[in-house]
Amino acid sequence: MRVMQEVQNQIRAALRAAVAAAAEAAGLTGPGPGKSHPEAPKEKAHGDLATNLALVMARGERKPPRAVAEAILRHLDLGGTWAERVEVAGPGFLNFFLKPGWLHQVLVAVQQEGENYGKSDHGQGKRVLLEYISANPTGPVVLVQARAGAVGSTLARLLNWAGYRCDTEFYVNDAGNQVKALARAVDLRARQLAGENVEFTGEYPAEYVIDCARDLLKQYPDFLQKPEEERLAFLERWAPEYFRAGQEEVLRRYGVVFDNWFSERKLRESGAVEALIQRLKEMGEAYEADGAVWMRTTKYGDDKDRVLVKSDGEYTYFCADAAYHLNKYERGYDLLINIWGQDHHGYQGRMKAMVQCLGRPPESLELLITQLVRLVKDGQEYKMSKRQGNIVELEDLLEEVSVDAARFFFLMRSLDSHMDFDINLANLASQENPVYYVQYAHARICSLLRQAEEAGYRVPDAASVRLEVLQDPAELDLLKKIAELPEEIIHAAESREPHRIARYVMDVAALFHAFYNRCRVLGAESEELTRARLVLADATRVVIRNVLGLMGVSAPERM
RNA sequence: GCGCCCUUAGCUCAGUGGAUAGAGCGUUGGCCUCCGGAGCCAAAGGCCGCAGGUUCGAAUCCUGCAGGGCGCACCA
Repeated sequence: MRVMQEVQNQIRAALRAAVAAAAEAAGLTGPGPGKSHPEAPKEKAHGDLATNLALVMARGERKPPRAVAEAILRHLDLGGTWAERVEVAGPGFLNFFLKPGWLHQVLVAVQQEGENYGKSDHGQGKRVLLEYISANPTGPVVLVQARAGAVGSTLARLLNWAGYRCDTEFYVNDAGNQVKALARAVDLRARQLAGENVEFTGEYPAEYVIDCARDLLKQYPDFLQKPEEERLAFLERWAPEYFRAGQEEVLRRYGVVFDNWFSERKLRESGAVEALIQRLKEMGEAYEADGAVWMRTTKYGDDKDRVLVKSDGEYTYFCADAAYHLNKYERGYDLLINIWGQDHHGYQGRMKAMVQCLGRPPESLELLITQLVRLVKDGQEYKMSKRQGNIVELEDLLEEVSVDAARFFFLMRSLDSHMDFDINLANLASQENPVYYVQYAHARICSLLRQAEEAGYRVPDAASVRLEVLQDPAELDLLKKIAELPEEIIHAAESREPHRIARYVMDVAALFHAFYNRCRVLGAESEELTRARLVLADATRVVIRNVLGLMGVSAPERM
């Protein structure tokens, strides 16, 4: 049950009726409550809900906003709503003050729904495929992909909680030239390790290729006995899988698990790429020129047409990607979301054009761009010198900070901010670290509930408690925040902004700590107050646990 | 040269058309006979990069400029 929404809907309905009535009596013609949702104002003096309806209507009515507000107010019937009174304020806002008690029913809802509190059917089961990370299987998972991992896995959960059916996928580029180059590099390193005097060609200079070759020889001691052609053919399969498996492993430790790993090689082998090219030619969306096959992406706003098949007969990456995205659509997804690093943002135009060449609307593909991450330690940019090439791996990050801290920190920032990741702050387990601040609130509640149990209390059935005794401002503020969770999740999912949920749970923790400091639970002024506060504390526990669960951060019962 | 992102408190960042611009860190001052002080309360600190424009109203939308990041392949 979305208590908040129910209250809003009541008031919207009352407003709609009032505008209609005012239209007859006072000559208002306006559209009524369309865009102007009643929202909780920042300032408490402005009521529990406020709408700018009159300000929005004023222009069309050619009347001062306050006059419009007065006209609506005269015809407003609040019967059957939670609103107690309403006033016109400021430039023409309508501020609603709700009956105490509307908030209390949220505690019943939280208790009933428990670990499901916050879910809704808002998305109506629309099918979404979220593709993220999709690191090349030629190396480890790096820092910016760690950011995408935290954001992607949380966004997927948010979408599912908001009533979408969202699957996640990792696209593995285990075909094409880079795989051949990788195979050559691994083979060369293996020969070097075996003592052969071969000169390094410069392909894939990173140390992890040497590690890979070492593991290869360990697993296949006779490897170098085979002829080169056979070795390379083998490595073109083995090496990408080696790295892919490594990526899967570290990502699992990091709390990122995919519904599906999609192989480009298998896609090519299925003939889907060839079929796509044929189809595009027949549709007139592709043509041959200069010995190559081109997609007519300029037709849909791209700067230039893009090559699908190079003059040497090889498919481009873009070509396989087109076949891949067509495949996504054919699997029945209504909406495709891809999270990319900023270094790929230049591909947005051609991707948008591509889906249109495939006959799909451009808005059926959403591209989210994460900005880059800078690691900062002791106030300076931190470069891990462990490896050649100065790449920072997810693995390295997890040696510096916990999974909880890493995920929480990435999730605090909006996707498009260029973020500094402060290792010192993330590691502060004993100071004002946002991760611990929230986790501490959870552990504190669990501790409270344990002590309550020892004192002979169990968390009572919310419906059997006089919740109206919760009247302290600290209690009401906390209740209000708890009531907002379902809307907050919908908002975060719809705007693709998981960071909202991190901010939200920090607010919940702060309000709980304030409440806890101000109001005694065990040994309150009355028995029924203790019982009501136990319900409130337990509801807070559920909310924090649910949100941290969405974020992939643990909610410890003791710290 | 073209395109995308960013510019808000000392630092790291929220806030995308509303009322007095927020949080964390840092700084300063208070709060434990009592449910976890990993906490709470309070204070100081801002021409929201600059200049125009739209609007009853702009940090938010539009235009221009400046600074920073990242891209502009028959690479992946």
